[in-house]
Amino acid sequence: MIEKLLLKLRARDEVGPAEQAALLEMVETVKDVPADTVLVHEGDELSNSTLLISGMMSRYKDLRDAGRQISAIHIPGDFVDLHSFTLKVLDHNILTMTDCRIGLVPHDRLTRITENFPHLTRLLWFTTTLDAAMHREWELSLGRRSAIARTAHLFCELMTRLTVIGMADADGYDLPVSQVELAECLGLTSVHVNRTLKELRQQGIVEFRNRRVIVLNRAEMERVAEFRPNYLYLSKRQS
Amino acid sequence: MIEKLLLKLRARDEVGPAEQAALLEMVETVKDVPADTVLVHEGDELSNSTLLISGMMSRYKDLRDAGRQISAIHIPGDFVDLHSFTLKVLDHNILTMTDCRIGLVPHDRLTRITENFPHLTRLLWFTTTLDAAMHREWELSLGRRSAIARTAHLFCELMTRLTVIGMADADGYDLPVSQVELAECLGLTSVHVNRTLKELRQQGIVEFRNRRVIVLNRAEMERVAEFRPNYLYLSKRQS
DNA sequence: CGCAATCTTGAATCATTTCAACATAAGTGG
DNA sequence: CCACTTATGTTGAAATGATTCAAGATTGCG
Repeated sequence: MIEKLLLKLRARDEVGPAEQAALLEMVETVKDVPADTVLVHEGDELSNSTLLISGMMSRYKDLRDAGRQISAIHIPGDFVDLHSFTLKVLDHNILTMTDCRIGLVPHDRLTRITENFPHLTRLLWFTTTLDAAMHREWELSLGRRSAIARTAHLFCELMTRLTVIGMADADGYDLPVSQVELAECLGLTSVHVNRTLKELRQQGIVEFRNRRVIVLNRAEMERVAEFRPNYLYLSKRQS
Repeated sequence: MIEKLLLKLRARDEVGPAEQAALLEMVETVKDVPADTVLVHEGDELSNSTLLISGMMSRYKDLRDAGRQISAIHIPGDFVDLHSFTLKVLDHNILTMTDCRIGLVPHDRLTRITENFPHLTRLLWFTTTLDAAMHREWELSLGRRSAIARTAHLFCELMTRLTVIGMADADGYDLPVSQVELAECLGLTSVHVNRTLKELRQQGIVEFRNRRVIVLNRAEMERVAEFRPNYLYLSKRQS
């Protein structure tokens, strides 16, 4: 149930047996949530954080006229709103993009962890700062990358993250989202995403078909995206 | 020396006397750094975090061709790279925008805090999740807001943050940055920032002159920006 | 099978960039 | 304190990347 979380954490640091047990025990309830459900609304008072066990979720903010911006995509093993432990109320919404299985972690159990497991606390803290690092890379994409580089970059990022949890293979991965949702991640219109995908396909770089990303030329994809995975912190640190 | 940090923290939560002492003691060294110094380079191994005592800093990422994206602006009281405590290496650069006074906080002292001050740990953790919330709002700006709304939004955010630490008054605040730097925050060219500032001035909304933001019509500025300060978490929470 | 959602394409429009020139302010050494 | 130099700001005109609008094609779903 927390295997993907462990894969993610162990790619970055050691997780001892007592810590592993603590992680397992922090999950109070497991729930299944259908696709397209807004799990958390901006402004809700929260007393649980959500561990994504299977499925995909997005976090987004709305603007009155100008539509919606997705600020993060979550994959299994992600602690989708661990930051609600410190924030108590979220500034964004959380949406299931597919049917999902989630683990609910009461905030008071996280408080116990901060009282009894300093190293595990730092590791959990790390995962929230990793989220921030991804936000920064998205800021760079949104602010400076062209449509084609931005799109390729998103595909690179997901390729890397999904590989860590064993959900990508050399030729690609499933990405169960529509072009509209892609556009909401990329700060583009869905029409332009469509044209950009066509361009990437015609250049033999990547293909997005049947909700699957098929990598045709990974080196070229990473070159176009100017992808440098350092911001994903995939080497082991010592904390 | 840590008054601005305390103002910032106490706007959000209680800070007890023992915690205040611990905060003060964590600063090992105070240093003065001239303007336009790259304090931290992307990829440096770090063993200190930086508390900004006076002056302004930015955090940015470079792209080979497409220039630079600033991902955050920091003001006194900000723990500029507290996230380097958990990340060890940064994915971005840190630059002084003015002469700055900083406090260096060794990571091992922060480790002691996680071992001995769980509540203070959560409070420091909170400040990093607050940074992430600002990143998300910038993602929204970069992805969806028009040039004029985006510019107005940045001015609103800084007005609010500077007010917390007593560095803004009703008519405005000092913002010692060039239009080029503004452009690097906003994902625009400096030429377009110039035109956008002209528009804001002519509409009687805000003026940016002599490195000072002069708010002419705050309600209108916030309306244009679609500014909702919830993401700055200015009410007291209980952690 | 039929309806709704999603994808695809073209043409016109629009916001922003680019390039280039000039104006103003700020900073430095004589 | 002035002259010179460099950084910063300002404006116009042309080019471009992305959006909008609209229509048709394809796919998925009940």
